[in-house]
Amino acid sequence: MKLPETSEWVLHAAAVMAQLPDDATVSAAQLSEHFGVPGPYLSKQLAKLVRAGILTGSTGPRGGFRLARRTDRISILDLVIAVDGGADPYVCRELRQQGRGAARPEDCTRPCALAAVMRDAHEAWRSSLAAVTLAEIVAGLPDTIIDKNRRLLG
Amino acid sequence: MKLPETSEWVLHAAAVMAQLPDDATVSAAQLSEHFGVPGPYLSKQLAKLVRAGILTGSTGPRGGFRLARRTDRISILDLVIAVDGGADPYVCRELRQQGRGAARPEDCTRPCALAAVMRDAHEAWRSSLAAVTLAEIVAGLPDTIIDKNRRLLG
DNA sequence: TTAATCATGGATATTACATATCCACAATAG
DNA sequence: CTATTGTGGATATGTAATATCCATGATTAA
Repeated sequence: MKLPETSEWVLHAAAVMAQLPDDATVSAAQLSEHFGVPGPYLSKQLAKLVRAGILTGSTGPRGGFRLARRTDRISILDLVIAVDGGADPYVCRELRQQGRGAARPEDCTRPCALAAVMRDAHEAWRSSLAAVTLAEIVAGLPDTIIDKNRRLLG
Repeated sequence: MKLPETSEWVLHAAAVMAQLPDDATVSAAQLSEHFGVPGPYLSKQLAKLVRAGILTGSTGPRGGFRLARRTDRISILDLVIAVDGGADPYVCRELRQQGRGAARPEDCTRPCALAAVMRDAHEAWRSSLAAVTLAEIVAGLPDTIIDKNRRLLG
């Protein structure tokens, strides 16, 4: 079980955008240079955030990306789901009803107990990520970092 | 982010073994038939559980697998880690110190805040799975299922 | 002792997905 | 108009999951 490496990219990209003035935009090329990651591939990931309604993208000179809403309304879970999808890592294929030992349907009135445990764990994971916003991340950064990012990208 | 499909196999296989008498063993072939999954591949997964100390495997006729310890000492997390490994799905590659916008080492005295959030979420997931044992899973099953499994495999 | 059963490990093929690049196109600011 | 920038599609490449097969060794039953 692993998240794509691009998860880290979009988390940091969103954190950087959260440090910029409201009207400022940042291009994919700028972010690519800023983090030292491949530009075209980063663009693909940022496009996912746009489709998810987290970023807005504008074309043309002086265009680029910016956050679509306030930093305290964007959770880490929002970002992770946008880049990786919201699927549960465990998929119950009703193994209890397969093969020679298949349980009869009348014995399966309750949902699979194992799937329920896995689902609860995933929900705990989601809740943990949903509880943290970009605003809180930025608030915890040293001022020296924020100053530097504004100087480079603002 | 997804768990291998074999996660479901080993969870159900362990749940079935938890329903058998202490001295009974089950062969990979039996379990393969019982669940309708490919035998050789299932064997590979069960071997992981043996290496993790969750099962013991014995060769020869009347051999097979059985649980290595009491069902209330085997958590769902134990099984998931055995089959999938215990790695954190999010890997922090210190992106903040990469590329043109790299933060200076003296500004990185604290661990990356984003990585910390992801780590906490994974820990919440692990705790949730560690809190449930095979004994609790079996206790919640209908008697009709347990009877059937004993009749087929005991 | 022999034969059948069974786990173990290694080698190998197939498939799916993440990673990565490139190009054509549309939109926009100057 | 022209340069810039995002969007979408097509296309590689590499790695991991899925899946099978066989050789080997261990064990039990006859």
